[in-house]
Amino acid sequence: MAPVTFEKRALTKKSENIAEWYNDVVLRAGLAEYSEIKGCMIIKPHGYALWEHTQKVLNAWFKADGVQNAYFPVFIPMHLLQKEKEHVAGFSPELAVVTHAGGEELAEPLAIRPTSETIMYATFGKWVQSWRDLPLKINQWCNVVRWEKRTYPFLRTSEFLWQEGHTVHADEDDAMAMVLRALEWYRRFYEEQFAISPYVGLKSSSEKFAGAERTYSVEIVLPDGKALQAATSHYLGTHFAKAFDITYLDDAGKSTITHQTSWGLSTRAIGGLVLSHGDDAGLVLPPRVAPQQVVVLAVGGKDEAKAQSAIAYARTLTDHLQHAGVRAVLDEDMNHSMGYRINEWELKGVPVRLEIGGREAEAKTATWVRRDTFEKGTVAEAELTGMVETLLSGIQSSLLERSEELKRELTVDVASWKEFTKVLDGRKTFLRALWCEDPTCEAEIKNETKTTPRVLELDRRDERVEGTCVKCGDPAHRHWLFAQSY
RNA sequence: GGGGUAGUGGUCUAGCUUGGUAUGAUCCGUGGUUCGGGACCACGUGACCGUCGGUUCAAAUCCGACCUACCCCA
Repeated sequence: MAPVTFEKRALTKKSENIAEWYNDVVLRAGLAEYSEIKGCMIIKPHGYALWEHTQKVLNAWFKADGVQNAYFPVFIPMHLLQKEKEHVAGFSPELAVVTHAGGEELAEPLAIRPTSETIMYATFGKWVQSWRDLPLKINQWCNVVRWEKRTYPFLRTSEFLWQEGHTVHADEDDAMAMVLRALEWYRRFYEEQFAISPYVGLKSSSEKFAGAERTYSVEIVLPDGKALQAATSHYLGTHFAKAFDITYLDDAGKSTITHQTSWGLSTRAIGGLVLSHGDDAGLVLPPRVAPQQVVVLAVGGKDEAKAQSAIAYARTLTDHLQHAGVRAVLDEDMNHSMGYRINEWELKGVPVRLEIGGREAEAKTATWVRRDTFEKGTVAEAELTGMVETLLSGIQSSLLERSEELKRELTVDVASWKEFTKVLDGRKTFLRALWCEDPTCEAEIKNETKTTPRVLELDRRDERVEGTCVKCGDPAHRHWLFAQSY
């Protein structure tokens, strides 16, 4: 295989400066660009296609579980937002508020939703009357606004797109089952679709959602050793139900408080995808989510007749693949050089490239190149569809394997505070350690190491070891994962 | 939160110190030569120099404020 060099494209190397590399890739792969509004980005077709795919997959799972899509207003009257104390305290610092409309000052300012609990639950109270109305499961796909001081494309933007599921249940058990079901959808989504192996678990009390009883999250391990909170699922308990009077009459005619959940996944996921799989040549997309899975590149030549037959043959192969259900796209642009075209497709992360020139047209073969490994080969036309399917599933699984490997490499079990800080010397990584779960201790850990508890892994929730906290030495019973957060 | 860097055709950029309407490249268009890892020639289109204000006969350039983005550190 000829060595692949990237000297001419002026893309920052991922290993040299991952932050600059990330910005370069987002812009040059055509995922998004900046707008005139602080912290708000324009999601371009290539990036939006990834979001549409996310919607398609999640919607199918939601609906199969009886979750219905609906839509609530973008404006939230301040008095509603203020009904749940912890909730308003948590979101106030980053609220955008409309004070004027129609040329007049509004009698009551309207917040632009940072999340929709309050506006939805004001209505849910009316929808839920009887035990027969439960569970109520509503989801909405929308934009929300949180005025962030520091923003990055996709990872943290002032406005972002997400889905927010909101459910109402008769009791805690039913609500908790929902919380865990949503969490499992997210875990599965990252693993099966984005080829990212995440950690899944419970957040510490100081990291939980404002107004929630408990928050669970999906955390992904990024190549630089930092953590990205990639989806969340909250058990809200009865906090909001009390504030918004969401009660029902049970089968004995007794008025009973409801238990609620909310859960969401946002366009931040796309940032995680870019960071997880991209390389020095640009984006690398897992085949399942790639808007284009195969690009068929018609190669021109000195001989006009040969070039024409190459183009015709490339069209035929593209049709074949499309009929076989492969998302294939034809590139017959002869105005740019071979190298230019290849680099553009590599930047966009298309998993498989077929190169079709006079040689292939004559021999009825195709030359294929894998985007993730740059491995190259030739296949006969009759075997093309099968070969492409093999390559696509091979790329999907090897990306996931690499992600699992990265997760293992970047997670270190530590037994003492000395070990904890030593592991973090000169690098960033996830650490698993016994922790007392005390907020004061948590703050000290953060001050000294910048790391925070990311999650208590799901299968360790019932852990009950008799040990001491890695930091303060108080009694501790469960191992938590710590890392520096994005 | 602290420190730094930068904003000039669609994109990247020279010019700024020492004020006189803007350099080059790329993209795009036309024609031609090319074509298996970012080709080339010719001609052409495209800029109220981030915004607002000040100084001046004259401001991309000097002064002030603001906006936006990026980097590094908390």
